Amino acid sequence: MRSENEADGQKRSFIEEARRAQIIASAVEVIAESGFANASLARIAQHAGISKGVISYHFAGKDELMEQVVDTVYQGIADYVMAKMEGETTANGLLRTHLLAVAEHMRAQRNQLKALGQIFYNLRKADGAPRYSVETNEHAFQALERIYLLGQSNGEFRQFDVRVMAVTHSGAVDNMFAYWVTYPEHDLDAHARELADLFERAVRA
Amino acid sequence: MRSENEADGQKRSFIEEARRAQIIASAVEVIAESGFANASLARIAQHAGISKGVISYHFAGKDELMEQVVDTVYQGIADYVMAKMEGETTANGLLRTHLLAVAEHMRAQRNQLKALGQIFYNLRKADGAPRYSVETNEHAFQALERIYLLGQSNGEFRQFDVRVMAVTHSGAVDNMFAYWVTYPEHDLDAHARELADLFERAVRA
Amino acid sequence: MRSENEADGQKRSFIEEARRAQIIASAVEVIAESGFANASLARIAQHAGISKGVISYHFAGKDELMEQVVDTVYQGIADYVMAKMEGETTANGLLRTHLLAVAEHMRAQRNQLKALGQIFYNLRKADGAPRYSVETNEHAFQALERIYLLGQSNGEFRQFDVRVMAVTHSGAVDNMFAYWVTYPEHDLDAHARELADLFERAVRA
Amino acid sequence: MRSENEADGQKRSFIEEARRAQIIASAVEVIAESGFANASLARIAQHAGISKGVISYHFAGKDELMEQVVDTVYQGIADYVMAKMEGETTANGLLRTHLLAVAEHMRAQRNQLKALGQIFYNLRKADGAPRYSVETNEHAFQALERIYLLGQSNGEFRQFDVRVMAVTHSGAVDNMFAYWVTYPEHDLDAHARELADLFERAVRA
DNA sequence: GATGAATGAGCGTTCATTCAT
DNA sequence: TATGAATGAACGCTCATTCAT
Repeated sequence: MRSENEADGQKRSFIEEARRAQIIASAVEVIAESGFANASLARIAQHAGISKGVISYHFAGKDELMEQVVDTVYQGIADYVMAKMEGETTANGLLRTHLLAVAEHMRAQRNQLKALGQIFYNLRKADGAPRYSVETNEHAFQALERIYLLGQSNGEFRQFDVRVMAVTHSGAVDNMFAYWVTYPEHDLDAHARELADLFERAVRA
Repeated sequence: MRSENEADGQKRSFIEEARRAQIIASAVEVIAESGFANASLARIAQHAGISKGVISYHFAGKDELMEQVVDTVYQGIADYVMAKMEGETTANGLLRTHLLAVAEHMRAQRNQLKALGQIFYNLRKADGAPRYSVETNEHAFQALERIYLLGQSNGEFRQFDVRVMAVTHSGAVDNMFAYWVTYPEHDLDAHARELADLFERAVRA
Repeated sequence: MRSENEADGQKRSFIEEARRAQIIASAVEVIAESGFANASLARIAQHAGISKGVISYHFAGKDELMEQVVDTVYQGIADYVMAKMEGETTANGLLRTHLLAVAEHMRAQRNQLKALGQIFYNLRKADGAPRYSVETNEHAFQALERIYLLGQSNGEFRQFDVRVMAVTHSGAVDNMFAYWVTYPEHDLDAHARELADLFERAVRA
Repeated sequence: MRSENEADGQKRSFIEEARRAQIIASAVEVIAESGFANASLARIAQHAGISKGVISYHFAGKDELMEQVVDTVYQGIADYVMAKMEGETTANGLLRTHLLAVAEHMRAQRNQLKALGQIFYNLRKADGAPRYSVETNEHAFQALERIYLLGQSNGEFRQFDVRVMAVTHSGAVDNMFAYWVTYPEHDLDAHARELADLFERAVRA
């Protein structure tokens, strides 16, 4: 996660941070609503009720803004889910709690996660290569792997490739979200419970 | 699937079809390489070694080209996987064959699948709404559901929500691909076999 | 008026003339319907049910086609009105007959006259200067002037500037047409009779 | 007539208005010089010594710019002619003053009137129908009709169709301008006086 | 004679970015 | 700090024209 300091080490003022947060929030809403390709700085500024130049003033460029959105959203998920998993001791409990907590967070932060996906799939570096990719998930993969390894080492789980399991687990979560976004009446919590059952059976000794 | 006829029922000439195929192939490569947002008609034309106007001549517009790419790639997957599944009778056999066949196809058509994902996530209708979404997968979901329902009815599989299973299965495949694209040395077949084991255990009675 | 020979003196074949006439007729209809700016060769060809290249084959370029349309339409008016004026001897009779005959022709050749106006106001030479202008009317002005001069010399008409009268007369006809095109239920013949009265009073001794 | 406020009620800044006026003036000159079809935004911008994007910045699109040109020119004519007609009481006086004032204005605003005609005859709506047509003149026709009706009611003029007279009067003015544009040495004031005589005789009781 | 394919210039428009105020 | 003005490049698209077949 980015520190709250600027590149030159200067701390940002309170008002500066507020403006940045406002712009990030506006970006989230515009991207979630209209998609990455239609989320021009002009629209983001208009949506925030500010002038276009303000964004350029507070962010080095559009790319930095997008990255800040990603960082902000990621941090929000991590904070929420980590707090929920506190106290769980069994691998199975951690697994189940993770899936349910993620679903809860999705319901509360639908726009944030839609925007996250848009940026994830669209943002490119100057050379055209994707700015984000599966590599970006490495951190998340490892966190999941630790749960699965715990289960394998304490006998809860059978032996399997923990990386494949982590990738699959992660993809299952992403698709649960995508499905719910398209069919909002879909029962997110039931879906999460089904996933917990699914992975519990897939991994148990 | 699109017929090989134009909207007005006129058959396209051989040379016309060849050009369209060439342009579609060029689009696949450019999108796979540089991403949807950087895949301008100018780049696609340049990559194909033709003038920009040729694309406009052969396709009604950029959107039609993109849709043709999607149709072409989808059809390629379906044809390949269907042929492989021919002759399988058990739900478990169908499941396992499906996962392995998809992985084989991925290895052979890497660019096609990268481009497919790019278009899927980025193409928008005039009103800004996504052109494709999870709904587009409905056909694929139902095909998977039929396998799972078969297993449930013949006693191979336990009872579970087949829609959630289909969505998860589909997501697992997508993420297998995404992971392999990022880490090309990743063992795709082993991943597919792990997935087969995973789902086999997750669903068995 | 253009001769029916090509620039190199070769006579055009019958079939060649038929094609040219067909293309000219199609151009008239497309221009009258959609306006000069939207009358691309593609549309004119499509409307005629022929390929775009045919037009380029039969005409040196779009400009020549447009000029042929103008010539054709002008000739049609002249032939019709001249025939009607045959036998009139008084200046006043010529005047009245001219106005009524033009109105009759307008009703019969609405599209031709609409197209004529469109080309007249829009066609430009390579240097951007108008291809047609008031100068093009010189021939028509002089024909009208001869009528007015006849009336002045035989005592029917008072003395006035015959050029101004001819220009005004011509403009009155143009506007009668434009008004009728916009309000098709407008009584064209009554309008022509009013004009005849108007000019009769304006010029009489 | 357009107010000086934007659609959302916000007043435009002084500098904004100055830029808009500059762009409108440049458009008038380019259209008058090169015709509507050759008056691309690129040319208008180049003529004004500004970048192409500036026009898009200050106007919603090319159509809005064209409409602003029309409004501006129309308003100029109306203001000038109205002021001249102030104080005239007889229908004949109003008639004569109108024709002479219009001629004066033409001489001073030649380019504006050329551009007006170009836009009038060429600008099209999205569906291809003309943006302006004789209907647009309805206001002017009615103003002329009021003069003629005044003359008929106070006994100055004979009975005639005031609509035909207004249309003819209007056309006479248009053609006077077109003639003078083509032959700049033509005596515009003499032409206007001839027209005044012409209509005076055409309508008098 | 006629066609469909291809070209390349120019179109209006959008956009991220820069900058004077 | 914040703004509105301006830039210039790139976009998708249309078009008159050329040409091999």
